[in-house]
Order: sequence, then structure tokens, then C-alpha cells
Amino acid sequence: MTKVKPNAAPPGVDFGRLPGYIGYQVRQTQSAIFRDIARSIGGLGVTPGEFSLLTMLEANPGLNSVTLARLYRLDKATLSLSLKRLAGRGLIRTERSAEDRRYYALRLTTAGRKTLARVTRHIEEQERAMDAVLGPGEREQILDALRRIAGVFDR
Amino acid sequence: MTKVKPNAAPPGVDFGRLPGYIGYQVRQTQSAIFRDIARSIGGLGVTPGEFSLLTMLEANPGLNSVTLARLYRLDKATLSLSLKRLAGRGLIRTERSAEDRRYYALRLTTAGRKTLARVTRHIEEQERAMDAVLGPGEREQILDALRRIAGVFDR
DNA sequence: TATTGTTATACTCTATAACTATA
DNA sequence: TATAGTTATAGAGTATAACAATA
Repeated sequence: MTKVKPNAAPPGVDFGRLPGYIGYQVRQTQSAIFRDIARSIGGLGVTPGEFSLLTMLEANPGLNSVTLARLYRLDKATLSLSLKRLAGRGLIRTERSAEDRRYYALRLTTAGRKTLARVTRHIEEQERAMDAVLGPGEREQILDALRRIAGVFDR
Repeated sequence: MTKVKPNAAPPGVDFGRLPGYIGYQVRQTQSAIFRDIARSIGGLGVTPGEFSLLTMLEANPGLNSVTLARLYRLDKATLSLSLKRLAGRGLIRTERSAEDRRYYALRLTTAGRKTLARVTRHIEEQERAMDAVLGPGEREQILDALRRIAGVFDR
């Protein structure tokens, strides 16, 4: 009964220097957050990445895909596939620009706004759950530090 | 000349509430860090995930794959593929346990230790680059906060 | 020529299911 | 029956290259 089984809970497993690396910890935290979101909004048929895209389109109606791709740091081809999925589900609408017919102005549909509102509720619930383990002012401090760190590598 | 081009640098693009979400900022920061690592250690043929696996195997020689999968929160089938790649490149060695022949004890090879040392140098350079934008004591504070946040969702 | 956007293709990472071998 | 591990398969998510339409 006291026999140590190789598959038991980590009795004395050593993570080496990993716990001291910000890169490692950011990755682990991101995974945990992502799994939780997937569980909570999975039924709404919108991924975390799509949530961000919808949020940016709501705030910037008429944006085109190249601008969105640059902001979101995705290749335009990658984004094209995401937009096709969102349009296919009726969440966004693409409208050819009259002045420059190469552009498509992107906009949320009514259904898109409704879905975004529901997803946003879940996301903000999750954010409030995080606040339960943060001290006063700590949220802003962490956000600021994370932005500074990202800024080091954002060429 | 003052004409606003849709593909110009974001003049007044609104990110909505995204910048206030920890989930969003952790994701952006993780992406930036990941892209930088890929660029810096890509030539060594080791991904960030493989770096973590090698580090844990160096600190815990003889670990088996089920334990490693649980610690790293991957399905055993997923990990099996990673281990096959690492073994195929001669970085790890798998040795059948004598007492319980279902287990394979995992260990770094000499080449694995050498590669890990080189990758670790790059990783620690990157961590030092982050320190340049962090105040005194801020690294430990962020690591602690990130661990607390992950703990909220780690069932 | 340059830009917006799409499609084809491929690669990585991940999970689920079905399997073998061992206990 | 239960556990360790592998393989087959599939689905995200991503990038590169080639292309069409427009400027």
C-alpha cells in the first residue's frame, strides 16, 4: 500500500529550472486558461482566437483582412480561413469596398453580435475567477509586465 | 499623402476590452516568446515543448512516459510521438524496466545532454532579455501570480 | 508592379480509439 | 481486469507558395 507506483501523484519529481522561467510559466498558464475557455465556450462554436477577432471587428467595423492579420499577427492566408469559417456560420459579413474593389470590409452580423455577447460573458466570468487570486492592483501590474515582456520580442 | 490607407500602421484601431483581459495578454505574450525561441533554437532541432521534456528528464532520470505525460498534461499517445522523435534523433534512450516489463525508463543520452545544454543557454539568454524590462523583484512576483492564476483552472 | 484576397499544400500539436504486451 | 505504451486517424492552427482580381 505504501509501495511507490510510477504513475502515482508526483512524489518528488523535479522540474529543474523550468519553474523559474517566465517563458515556461506563461506557457503553462496559457494552457490552463485555454483549456478552461474551451470547456466553457466550446458549446458556442467559437474558439478563443475567433473571440478576439469578433471583438476587434465589433470595435472596428469595416476593417479589412490585411489590417486584421497584421494586428493579430497572422498570415493573411491563415486569417482568410478563419474569416471563411466565421462567415460560413453567419457571424460576419464581408462587403466589397466601392472605392477600391480589392478590399472587403468586415462587419459583424446581428447573429455575430449576439454570439459575441454570450462569449464575452463567459470570458469575463473567467477573468473574475482570476481576480479571486490576485491582490489589489495586481491585475494591472501583471498586464503591464506582460505587455513589456511581449514588447521585447515584438520586432 | 495624408490619405488613410487600410493597410497602414494602425492609426486608430480599437482593441475593445481585449487589452484588459489577462487571458488575451498571456496569449499574446506567449506567442511573442514562442516566436522568439523558435527563431533562436530552431536550428538546434528542438521545440520549446521538447526543451521542457528534456529538462524534466535530465532532472528525473528513469521517469516513465505516463508520469511525464501527467506532469506535462499531455495524453500518453501525444507524448509517445514526441518521445519517438527525441529517441529517433538520439537525444533520449528508453530502457525496459526489469521489475515491471510494461515500463520504459527514460533517460537523456550524452548527445541529449549536450543539446539540452546548448538550448538552455539560448533560453536563459531570452530570460535575461526579459529581465531588462522588469523591475527588482518583479520576476518572482509575476511567476507567483501566473502560478496562482494557473492554479485556479488546474482541476 | 504592388496589394487584397483565395486556394492548395504541408507541418506541428493535440486528442480519441483501438491495439499489443505485461501485470 | 488494469496499466504502459504504440499506432491510426482526425482536427485545430499555422505558414509558404501560387494564383486571380484589382489598382
